[in-house]
Amino acid sequence: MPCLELLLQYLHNHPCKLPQIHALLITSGFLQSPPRRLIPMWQGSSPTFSYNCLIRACLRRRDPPDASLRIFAQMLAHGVRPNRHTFPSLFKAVATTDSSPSTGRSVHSQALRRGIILDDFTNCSIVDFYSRVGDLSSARKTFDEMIQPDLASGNSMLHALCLHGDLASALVFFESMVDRDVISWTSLISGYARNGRFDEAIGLFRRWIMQKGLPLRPNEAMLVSVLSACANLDDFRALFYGLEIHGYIVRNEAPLTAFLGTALVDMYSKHGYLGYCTNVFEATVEKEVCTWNAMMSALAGNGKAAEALHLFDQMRVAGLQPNHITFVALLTACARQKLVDLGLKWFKLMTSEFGLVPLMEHYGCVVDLLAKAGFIKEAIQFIRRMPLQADASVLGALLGACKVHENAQVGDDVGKQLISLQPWHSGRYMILRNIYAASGRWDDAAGIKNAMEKLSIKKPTGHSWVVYGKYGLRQH
DNA sequence: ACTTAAAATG
Repeated sequence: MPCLELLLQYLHNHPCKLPQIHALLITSGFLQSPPRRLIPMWQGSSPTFSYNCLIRACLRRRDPPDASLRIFAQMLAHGVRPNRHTFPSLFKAVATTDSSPSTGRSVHSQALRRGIILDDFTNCSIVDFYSRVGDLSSARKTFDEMIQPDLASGNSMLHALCLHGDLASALVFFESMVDRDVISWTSLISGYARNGRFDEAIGLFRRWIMQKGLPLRPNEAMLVSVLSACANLDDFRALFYGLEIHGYIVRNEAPLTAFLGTALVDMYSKHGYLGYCTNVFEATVEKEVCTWNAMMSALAGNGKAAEALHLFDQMRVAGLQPNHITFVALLTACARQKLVDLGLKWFKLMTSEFGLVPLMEHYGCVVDLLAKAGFIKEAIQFIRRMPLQADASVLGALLGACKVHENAQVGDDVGKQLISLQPWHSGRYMILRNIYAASGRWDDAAGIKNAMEKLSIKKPTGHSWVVYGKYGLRQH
């Protein structure tokens, strides 16, 4: 029998062995207080430490939260005292939206009762827990009650404000922090990027670079956050920033991880540089599902739908499990190619073979697939029969196809529904107006124009990228 | 020895 420390070290590296080691610890009478100590070598080892390791192993195995909680309950039932190392793991386990906030609250009251609430690590994870279950005010309260919050807790609070979309407060909080590190900056930058404020995200990154003093060391998370902002900002300057970051990675001979590779593929894809996508994809060492997804979307979105379908086959040959996003990319590719039967086949297989329940996006893809190929009636039938109430994205796909196929009758109906759903969306008015104009209904077209003026809805100024490619640059 | 904060694909 090895000494307990070696056994727990082994568990740390091979969390899949949790059931066996858990069983061994139980049968050896070690997981109770006082331990029966049937194994003399384990004399002097701490049951608390063992429980902490077991809980940690549940997390590493990505077991559901109640697995960790069951071990914690066993710990309490056997009179073993949790310590400051116990609670952060528990809060991490319950910090998912699919576990009920009340579970975490009771863990919180356990921590309070045991008086280890003065611990920074524990408080940090409590702030994080409340923010992830959407209870911003409890997160704030926990943070405010800390006597001297450390940097990590400050970062956790900053992240909470960003997650909640309250960027104004996040910025105020950030400026008021006494200490800031690369994680604080990354949190704020990704907060702006996630909330669609790409320009400001890049501006913050520039401000970070311009800082004097400490040598700057962007880490992977920082680069990925900035690349994501660069991908989504429709401006050639964003592409140049993205190129510079790529250059930085290459100069530092940093390996292209799945995170970096995915972010770069997406960035080049959104700016229309498909050739670079392929290069980055090939160079990415450990491709994960999302890397393949990004590359499939890049192909589907840049006129290479057939290649996207081929990549899907290769992905399965490589032994990866497609996820929801894979099927969005796949169905988009089928729609572009007007491969109606193939798309419908995959839509069915998505559930029957891959066990994925379609989301609104997938229904939107199928409506697009049918309507784009001219099957407007079938698309309407499909919308009637789908189990979810069609949202604006689904109806938008139908309206777009009505314009292409000059179906004024359906377009009239769908367009009006969409305008009542999204009265601020200028594009919806424009398409309906074009549909009216194309079918000679000038009075109705003028009516739309008047309605827009009355509601002061502005049409965005048009611009064309047709002649020289998106930025007037030579496409690679 | 066990504990905290940031990141990608729709």
